[in-house]
Amino acid sequence: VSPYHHGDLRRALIDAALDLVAENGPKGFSLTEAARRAGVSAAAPYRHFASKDDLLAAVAEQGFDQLHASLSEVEEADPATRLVALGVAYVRWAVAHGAQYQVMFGTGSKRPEDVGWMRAGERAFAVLTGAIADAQAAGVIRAGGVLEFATPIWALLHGLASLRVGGDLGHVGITEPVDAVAARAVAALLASFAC
Amino acid sequence: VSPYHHGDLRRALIDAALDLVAENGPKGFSLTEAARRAGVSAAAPYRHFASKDDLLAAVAEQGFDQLHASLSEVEEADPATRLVALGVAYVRWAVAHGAQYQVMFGTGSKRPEDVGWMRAGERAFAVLTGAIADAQAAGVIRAGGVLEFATPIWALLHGLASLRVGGDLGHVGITEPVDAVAARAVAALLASFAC
DNA sequence: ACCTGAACACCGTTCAAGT
DNA sequence: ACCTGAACACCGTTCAAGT
Repeated sequence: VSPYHHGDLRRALIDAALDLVAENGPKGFSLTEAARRAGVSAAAPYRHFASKDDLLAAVAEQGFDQLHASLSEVEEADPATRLVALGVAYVRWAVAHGAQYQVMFGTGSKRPEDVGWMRAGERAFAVLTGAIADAQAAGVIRAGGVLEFATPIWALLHGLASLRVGGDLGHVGITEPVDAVAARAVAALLASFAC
Repeated sequence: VSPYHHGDLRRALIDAALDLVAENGPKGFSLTEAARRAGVSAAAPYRHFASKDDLLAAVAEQGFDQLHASLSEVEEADPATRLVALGVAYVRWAVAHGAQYQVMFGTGSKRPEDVGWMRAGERAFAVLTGAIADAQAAGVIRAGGVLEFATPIWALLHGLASLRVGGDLGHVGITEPVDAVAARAVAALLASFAC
Protein backbone atom coordinates (compact mmCIF):
# COMPACT_ATOMS: atom_id res chain seq x y z
CA VAL A 1 0.00 0.00 0.00
CA SER A 2 1.09 3.55 -0.51
CA PRO A 3 2.23 5.55 2.51
CA TYR A 4 -0.90 7.67 2.12
CA HIS A 5 -4.44 6.54 2.74
CA HIS A 6 -3.67 4.05 5.46
CA GLY A 7 -7.14 2.63 5.00
CA ASP A 8 -8.37 2.45 8.54
CA LEU A 9 -5.88 4.41 10.57
CA ARG A 10 -8.47 5.00 13.26
CA ARG A 11 -8.82 1.30 13.95
CA ALA A 12 -5.07 0.72 13.67
CA LEU A 13 -4.46 3.40 16.31
CA ILE A 14 -7.00 1.92 18.70
CA ASP A 15 -5.43 -1.51 18.28
CA ALA A 16 -1.94 -0.11 18.85
CA ALA A 17 -3.19 1.76 21.93
CA LEU A 18 -4.68 -1.45 23.32
CA ASP A 19 -1.38 -3.28 22.85
CA LEU A 20 0.62 -0.48 24.44
CA VAL A 21 -1.73 -0.19 27.41
CA ALA A 22 -1.59 -3.95 27.93
CA GLU A 23 2.22 -3.89 27.78
CA ASN A 24 3.10 -0.76 29.74
CA GLY A 25 -0.04 0.07 31.68
CA PRO A 26 -2.33 3.04 31.09
CA LYS A 27 0.41 5.36 32.29
CA GLY A 28 3.04 4.13 29.89
CA PHE A 29 0.94 4.85 26.83
CA SER A 30 2.06 7.54 24.40
CA LEU A 31 0.29 8.82 21.33
CA THR A 32 3.59 9.13 19.49
CA GLU A 33 4.41 5.47 20.11
CA ALA A 34 0.95 4.39 18.94
CA ALA A 35 1.44 6.38 15.74
CA ARG A 36 4.86 4.80 15.29
CA ARG A 37 3.35 1.30 15.59
CA ALA A 38 0.69 2.19 13.07
CA GLY A 39 3.41 3.36 10.71
CA VAL A 40 2.39 7.01 10.50
CA SER A 41 3.82 10.31 11.66
CA ALA A 42 3.21 11.70 15.14
CA ALA A 43 0.77 14.26 13.76
CA ALA A 44 -1.37 11.81 11.80
CA PRO A 45 -3.60 10.72 14.72
CA TYR A 46 -5.02 14.23 14.94
CA ARG A 47 -7.04 13.65 11.76
CA HIS A 48 -8.96 10.96 13.67
CA PHE A 49 -8.79 11.95 17.34
CA ALA A 50 -8.94 15.36 18.98
CA SER A 51 -6.32 14.46 21.56
CA LYS A 52 -4.51 11.65 23.33
CA ASP A 53 -7.37 11.43 25.82
CA ASP A 54 -9.83 11.17 22.96
CA LEU A 55 -8.04 8.07 21.68
CA LEU A 56 -8.07 6.59 25.19
CA ALA A 57 -11.79 7.33 25.34
CA ALA A 58 -12.23 5.26 22.18
CA VAL A 59 -10.30 2.43 23.80
CA ALA A 60 -12.60 2.69 26.81
CA GLU A 61 -15.73 2.69 24.67
CA GLN A 62 -14.63 -0.45 22.89
CA GLY A 63 -14.06 -2.02 26.30
CA PHE A 64 -17.56 -1.18 27.46
CA ASP A 65 -18.90 -2.71 24.26
CA GLN A 66 -17.03 -5.94 24.92
CA LEU A 67 -18.06 -5.99 28.57
CA HIS A 68 -21.65 -5.51 27.52
CA ALA A 69 -21.32 -8.39 25.06
CA SER A 70 -19.89 -10.66 27.77
CA LEU A 71 -22.72 -9.83 30.15
CA SER A 72 -25.25 -10.39 27.39
CA GLU A 73 -23.95 -13.91 26.88
CA VAL A 74 -25.11 -14.94 30.37
CA GLU A 75 -28.12 -17.14 29.77
CA GLU A 76 -29.28 -18.16 33.22
CA ALA A 77 -33.05 -18.03 33.45
CA ASP A 78 -33.53 -18.11 37.22
CA PRO A 79 -33.35 -14.47 38.38
CA ALA A 80 -31.15 -15.02 41.42
CA THR A 81 -28.78 -17.40 39.65
CA ARG A 82 -28.63 -14.96 36.77
CA LEU A 83 -27.52 -12.06 38.95
CA VAL A 84 -24.78 -14.19 40.49
CA ALA A 85 -23.66 -15.28 37.02
CA LEU A 86 -23.60 -11.66 35.84
CA GLY A 87 -21.34 -10.77 38.75
CA VAL A 88 -18.98 -13.59 37.92
CA ALA A 89 -18.93 -12.59 34.24
CA TYR A 90 -18.22 -8.97 35.17
CA VAL A 91 -15.16 -9.62 37.31
CA ARG A 92 -13.88 -12.26 34.91
CA TRP A 93 -13.98 -9.85 31.99
CA ALA A 94 -12.29 -7.13 34.05
CA VAL A 95 -9.49 -9.42 35.21
CA ALA A 96 -8.98 -10.79 31.70
CA HIS A 97 -8.72 -7.24 30.32
CA GLY A 98 -7.09 -5.56 33.29
CA ALA A 99 -5.26 -2.73 31.56
CA GLN A 100 -8.27 -1.83 29.43
CA TYR A 101 -10.49 -1.92 32.52
CA GLN A 102 -8.15 0.60 34.16
CA VAL A 103 -8.54 2.87 31.15
CA MET A 104 -12.33 2.52 31.32
CA PHE A 105 -12.49 3.58 34.96
CA GLY A 106 -9.17 5.36 35.28
CA THR A 107 -8.52 9.01 35.77
CA GLY A 108 -9.38 9.90 32.22
CA SER A 109 -11.15 12.73 30.46
CA LYS A 110 -14.70 11.97 31.48
CA ARG A 111 -15.97 15.48 31.02
CA PRO A 112 -19.70 16.02 30.45
CA GLU A 113 -18.94 16.66 26.77
CA ASP A 114 -16.96 13.48 26.15
CA VAL A 115 -19.86 11.25 27.06
CA GLY A 116 -19.46 9.16 23.94
CA TRP A 117 -18.27 6.22 26.03
CA MET A 118 -21.41 6.44 28.13
CA ARG A 119 -23.61 4.84 25.56
CA ALA A 120 -21.68 1.59 25.80
CA GLY A 121 -21.23 1.88 29.55
CA GLU A 122 -24.92 2.54 30.06
CA ARG A 123 -25.84 -0.47 27.97
CA ALA A 124 -23.65 -2.67 30.15
CA PHE A 125 -25.17 -1.19 33.30
CA ALA A 126 -28.65 -1.74 31.86
CA VAL A 127 -28.03 -5.49 31.75
CA LEU A 128 -27.62 -5.39 35.53
CA THR A 129 -30.64 -3.18 36.20
CA GLY A 130 -32.73 -5.31 33.84
CA ALA A 131 -31.82 -8.46 35.73
CA ILE A 132 -32.77 -6.74 38.98
CA ALA A 133 -36.14 -5.71 37.59
CA ASP A 134 -36.73 -9.30 36.52
CA ALA A 135 -35.85 -10.51 39.99
CA GLN A 136 -38.33 -8.06 41.45
CA ALA A 137 -41.03 -9.27 39.07
CA ALA A 138 -40.28 -12.83 40.16
CA GLY A 139 -40.53 -11.86 43.80
CA VAL A 140 -36.89 -12.67 44.54
CA ILE A 141 -36.12 -9.02 45.34
CA ARG A 142 -38.53 -6.78 47.21
CA ALA A 143 -40.16 -3.76 45.58
CA GLY A 144 -38.24 -0.51 45.46
CA GLY A 145 -36.02 1.57 43.19
CA VAL A 146 -33.82 -0.52 40.96
CA LEU A 147 -30.79 1.65 41.72
CA GLU A 148 -31.11 0.92 45.42
CA PHE A 149 -30.15 -2.67 44.63
CA ALA A 150 -27.91 -2.07 41.62
CA THR A 151 -25.58 0.35 43.41
CA PRO A 152 -24.13 -1.99 46.04
CA ILE A 153 -23.83 -4.86 43.56
CA TRP A 154 -21.98 -2.73 41.02
CA ALA A 155 -19.78 -1.21 43.72
CA LEU A 156 -18.86 -4.64 45.01
CA LEU A 157 -18.01 -5.98 41.56
CA HIS A 158 -16.07 -2.89 40.56
CA GLY A 159 -14.21 -2.85 43.85
CA LEU A 160 -13.22 -6.50 43.54
CA ALA A 161 -12.14 -6.04 39.94
CA SER A 162 -10.07 -2.88 40.48
CA LEU A 163 -8.40 -4.15 43.62
CA ARG A 164 -7.41 -7.36 41.85
CA VAL A 165 -6.25 -5.63 38.67
CA GLY A 166 -4.28 -3.09 40.70
CA GLY A 167 -2.62 -5.84 42.69
CA ASP A 168 -3.94 -4.47 45.99
CA LEU A 169 -5.60 -7.72 47.08
CA GLY A 170 -2.27 -9.48 46.92
CA HIS A 171 -0.64 -6.79 49.05
CA VAL A 172 -2.77 -7.72 52.05
CA GLY A 173 -2.62 -11.44 51.43
CA ILE A 174 -5.96 -12.01 49.73
CA THR A 175 -5.44 -14.79 47.22
CA GLU A 176 -8.93 -16.22 46.71
CA PRO A 177 -10.08 -15.90 43.06
CA VAL A 178 -12.29 -12.87 42.64
CA ASP A 179 -14.96 -14.75 40.72
CA ALA A 180 -15.54 -16.99 43.73
CA VAL A 181 -15.71 -13.97 46.04
CA ALA A 182 -18.09 -12.25 43.64
CA ALA A 183 -20.42 -15.23 43.54
CA ARG A 184 -20.63 -15.48 47.33
CA ALA A 185 -20.96 -11.73 47.90
CA VAL A 186 -23.63 -11.15 45.26
CA ALA A 187 -25.63 -14.03 46.72
CA ALA A 188 -25.26 -12.47 50.17
CA LEU A 189 -26.50 -9.10 48.96
CA LEU A 190 -29.40 -10.76 47.15
CA ALA A 191 -30.45 -12.46 50.36
CA SER A 192 -30.64 -9.07 52.05
CA PHE A 193 -32.71 -7.72 49.13
CA ALA A 194 -35.46 -10.28 49.70
CA CYS A 195 -38.58 -9.33 51.58
CA VAL B 1 16.30 32.36 53.89
CA SER B 2 19.04 31.70 51.44
CA PRO B 3 18.19 29.94 48.18
CA TYR B 4 20.14 26.97 49.48
CA HIS B 5 19.12 24.65 52.27
CA HIS B 6 15.41 24.90 51.78
CA GLY B 7 14.96 23.36 55.18
CA ASP B 8 12.37 20.72 54.49
CA LEU B 9 12.15 20.48 50.74
CA ARG B 10 10.85 16.92 50.97
CA ARG B 11 7.76 18.04 52.86
CA ALA B 12 7.32 21.12 50.66
CA LEU B 13 7.32 18.91 47.56
CA ILE B 14 4.75 16.52 49.01
CA ASP B 15 2.51 19.45 49.92
CA ALA B 16 2.88 20.96 46.45
CA ALA B 17 2.12 17.58 44.89
CA LEU B 18 -1.03 17.27 46.98
CA ASP B 19 -2.21 20.70 45.85
CA LEU B 20 -1.47 19.97 42.21
CA VAL B 21 -3.21 16.60 42.30
CA ALA B 22 -6.25 18.16 43.93
CA GLU B 23 -6.34 20.91 41.30
CA ASN B 24 -5.56 19.03 38.10
CA GLY B 25 -6.14 15.41 38.96
CA PRO B 26 -3.48 12.71 39.28
CA LYS B 27 -2.86 12.91 35.56
CA GLY B 28 -2.19 16.64 35.50
CA PHE B 29 0.61 16.45 37.99
CA SER B 30 4.16 17.27 36.94
CA LEU B 31 7.33 17.06 38.97
CA THR B 32 8.64 20.23 37.35
CA GLU B 33 5.58 22.19 38.43
CA ALA B 34 5.84 20.86 41.98
CA ALA B 35 9.47 21.99 42.10
CA ARG B 36 8.45 25.41 40.74
CA ARG B 37 5.86 25.79 43.52
CA ALA B 38 8.43 24.81 46.12
CA GLY B 39 10.76 27.46 44.70
CA VAL B 40 13.53 25.15 43.57
CA SER B 41 14.98 24.00 40.28
CA ALA B 42 13.55 21.08 38.31
CA ALA B 43 16.47 18.89 39.32
CA ALA B 44 16.26 19.56 43.07
CA PRO B 45 13.57 16.95 43.82
CA TYR B 46 15.97 14.18 42.85
CA ARG B 47 17.92 14.71 46.08
CA HIS B 48 14.79 13.59 47.96
CA PHE B 49 12.89 11.30 45.58
CA ALA B 50 14.17 8.75 43.12
CA SER B 51 11.56 9.65 40.52
CA LYS B 52 8.23 11.29 39.91
CA ASP B 53 6.49 8.05 40.85
CA ASP B 54 8.49 7.94 44.07
CA LEU B 55 7.07 11.34 45.07
CA LEU B 56 3.57 10.14 44.23
CA ALA B 57 4.21 7.07 46.38
CA ALA B 58 4.99 9.40 49.28
CA VAL B 59 1.72 11.24 48.66
CA ALA B 60 -0.07 7.88 48.71
CA GLU B 61 1.62 6.81 51.91
CA GLN B 62 0.60 10.00 53.67
CA GLY B 63 -2.95 9.33 52.48
CA PHE B 64 -2.95 5.84 53.95
CA ASP B 65 -1.70 7.29 57.22
CA GLN B 66 -4.58 9.78 57.31
CA LEU B 67 -7.12 7.14 56.33
CA HIS B 68 -5.80 4.91 59.10
CA ALA B 69 -6.14 7.80 61.56
CA SER B 70 -9.74 8.43 60.48
CA LEU B 71 -10.66 4.78 60.91
CA SER B 72 -8.94 4.71 64.29
CA GLU B 73 -11.17 7.54 65.49
CA VAL B 74 -14.27 5.36 65.18
CA GLU B 75 -15.20 4.57 68.78
CA GLU B 76 -18.30 2.40 68.51
CA ALA B 77 -18.14 -0.47 70.98
CA ASP B 78 -20.83 -2.77 69.57
CA PRO B 79 -19.06 -4.95 66.97
CA ALA B 80 -21.74 -4.75 64.28
CA THR B 81 -22.32 -1.02 64.71
CA ARG B 82 -18.59 -0.52 64.66
CA LEU B 83 -18.13 -2.26 61.32
CA VAL B 84 -20.89 -0.14 59.79
CA ALA B 85 -19.28 3.02 61.20
CA LEU B 86 -15.90 1.99 59.81
CA GLY B 87 -17.46 1.62 56.37
CA VAL B 88 -19.02 5.06 56.59
CA ALA B 89 -15.73 6.60 57.76
CA TYR B 90 -13.86 4.91 54.91
CA VAL B 91 -16.02 6.23 52.09
CA ARG B 92 -16.28 9.65 53.70
CA TRP B 93 -12.50 10.00 53.89
CA ALA B 94 -12.15 8.84 50.28
CA VAL B 95 -14.75 11.27 48.98
CA ALA B 96 -13.27 14.14 51.00
CA HIS B 97 -9.81 13.39 49.56
CA GLY B 98 -10.81 12.19 46.14
CA ALA B 99 -7.69 13.08 44.17
CA GLN B 100 -5.38 11.65 46.81
CA TYR B 101 -7.48 8.49 46.96
CA GLN B 102 -6.99 8.11 43.21
CA VAL B 103 -3.25 8.37 43.71
CA MET B 104 -3.38 5.75 46.48
CA PHE B 105 -5.18 3.22 44.30
CA GLY B 106 -4.37 4.55 40.87
CA THR B 107 -2.15 3.03 38.27
CA GLY B 108 1.05 3.90 40.10
CA SER B 109 4.39 2.26 40.68
CA LYS B 110 3.37 -0.46 43.07
CA ARG B 111 6.26 -2.74 42.34
CA PRO B 112 7.26 -5.33 44.94
CA GLU B 113 10.25 -3.08 45.78
CA ASP B 114 8.27 0.12 46.36
CA VAL B 115 6.29 -1.38 49.19
CA GLY B 116 6.93 1.58 51.44
CA TRP B 117 3.29 2.67 51.17
CA MET B 118 2.17 -0.77 52.24
CA ARG B 119 3.00 -0.24 55.88
CA ALA B 120 0.41 2.51 56.16
CA GLY B 121 -2.05 0.70 53.91
CA GLU B 122 -1.70 -2.48 55.91
CA ARG B 123 -2.30 -0.63 59.16
CA ALA B 124 -5.53 0.79 57.77
CA PHE B 125 -6.60 -2.64 56.57
CA ALA B 126 -5.76 -4.09 59.98
CA VAL B 127 -8.37 -1.84 61.58
CA LEU B 128 -10.99 -3.61 59.47
CA THR B 129 -9.71 -7.13 60.09
CA GLY B 130 -9.42 -6.36 63.81
CA ALA B 131 -13.05 -5.26 63.96
CA ILE B 132 -14.05 -8.45 62.17
CA ALA B 133 -12.13 -10.58 64.66
CA ASP B 134 -13.88 -8.74 67.50
CA ALA B 135 -17.23 -9.40 65.86
CA GLN B 136 -16.37 -13.08 65.62
CA ALA B 137 -15.39 -13.16 69.30
CA ALA B 138 -18.73 -11.53 70.12
CA GLY B 139 -20.59 -14.14 68.09
CA VAL B 140 -21.91 -11.55 65.60
CA ILE B 141 -19.94 -13.12 62.75
CA ARG B 142 -19.52 -16.86 62.37
CA ALA B 143 -16.13 -18.56 62.70
CA GLY B 144 -13.86 -18.67 59.68
CA GLY B 145 -10.94 -16.87 58.08
CA VAL B 146 -10.99 -13.14 58.69
CA LEU B 147 -10.17 -12.40 55.04
CA GLU B 148 -13.27 -14.29 53.93
CA PHE B 149 -15.33 -11.49 55.50
CA ALA B 150 -12.92 -8.58 55.02
CA THR B 151 -12.62 -9.03 51.27
CA PRO B 152 -16.23 -8.32 50.24
CA ILE B 153 -16.52 -5.45 52.73
CA TRP B 154 -13.34 -3.76 51.49
CA ALA B 155 -14.30 -4.36 47.86
CA LEU B 156 -17.70 -2.80 48.43
CA LEU B 157 -16.27 0.26 50.16
CA HIS B 158 -13.49 0.73 47.62
CA GLY B 159 -15.90 0.28 44.74
CA LEU B 160 -18.32 2.84 46.12
CA ALA B 161 -15.53 5.31 46.83
CA SER B 162 -13.81 5.01 43.46
CA LEU B 163 -17.01 5.11 41.46
CA ARG B 164 -18.09 8.24 43.30
CA VAL B 165 -14.71 9.96 43.06
CA GLY B 166 -14.47 9.08 39.38
CA GLY B 167 -17.92 10.49 38.72
CA ASP B 168 -19.20 7.17 37.38
CA LEU B 169 -22.15 6.91 39.75
CA GLY B 170 -23.51 10.19 38.42
CA HIS B 171 -23.19 8.95 34.83
CA VAL B 172 -25.81 6.30 35.43
CA GLY B 173 -28.05 8.46 37.58
CA ILE B 174 -27.02 7.26 41.04
CA THR B 175 -27.26 10.27 43.35
CA GLU B 176 -27.67 8.73 46.79
CA PRO B 177 -24.83 9.70 49.14
CA VAL B 178 -22.24 6.95 49.29
CA ASP B 179 -22.05 6.95 53.07
CA ALA B 180 -25.73 5.98 53.24
CA VAL B 181 -25.21 3.24 50.68
CA ALA B 182 -22.15 2.02 52.57
CA ALA B 183 -24.05 1.81 55.84
CA ARG B 184 -26.88 -0.23 54.33
CA ALA B 185 -24.62 -2.50 52.32
CA VAL B 186 -22.18 -3.28 55.13
CA ALA B 187 -25.12 -4.11 57.37
CA ALA B 188 -26.47 -6.40 54.66
CA LEU B 189 -23.15 -8.22 54.30
CA LEU B 190 -22.88 -8.54 58.09
CA ALA B 191 -26.27 -10.17 58.22
CA SER B 192 -25.07 -12.80 55.77
CA PHE B 193 -21.91 -13.35 57.87
CA ALA B 194 -23.93 -14.38 60.91
CA CYS B 195 -24.40 -18.04 61.74
C1' DA C 1 -9.51 14.22 2.52
C1' DC C 2 -5.38 12.42 4.55
C1' DC C 3 -0.75 12.60 5.79
C1' DT C 4 4.24 14.64 6.43
C1' DG C 5 7.86 17.68 8.33
C1' DA C 6 9.20 21.06 11.03
C1' DA C 7 8.38 23.63 14.91
C1' DC C 8 7.11 24.95 19.91
C1' DA C 9 6.40 24.33 24.68
C1' DC C 10 6.88 21.17 28.15
C1' DC C 11 8.48 17.32 30.86
C1' DG C 12 11.51 13.49 33.27
C1' DT C 13 16.05 12.58 34.20
C1' DT C 14 21.21 13.04 34.41
C1' DC C 15 25.43 15.23 35.62
C1' DA C 16 29.05 18.35 36.19
C1' DA C 17 29.58 22.40 38.69
C1' DG C 18 28.59 25.61 42.36
C1' DT C 19 27.81 26.98 47.85
C1' DA D 1 25.04 17.54 51.92
C1' DC D 2 22.07 20.24 49.00
C1' DC D 3 21.01 22.79 45.06
C1' DT D 4 21.68 25.03 40.14
C1' DG D 5 22.29 25.15 35.07
C1' DA D 6 22.71 23.07 31.08
C1' DA D 7 21.86 19.25 28.43
C1' DC D 8 19.35 15.07 26.28
C1' DA D 9 15.60 12.33 24.84
C1' DC D 10 10.85 12.29 24.56
C1' DC D 11 6.11 13.80 24.21
C1' DG D 12 1.53 16.46 23.00
C1' DT D 13 -0.03 19.60 19.82
C1' DT D 14 -0.15 22.92 15.86
C1' DC D 15 0.29 24.23 11.15
C1' DA D 16 1.86 25.01 6.66
C1' DA D 17 2.94 22.17 2.96
C1' DG D 18 2.71 18.01 0.24
C1' DT D 19 -0.12 13.91 -2.52
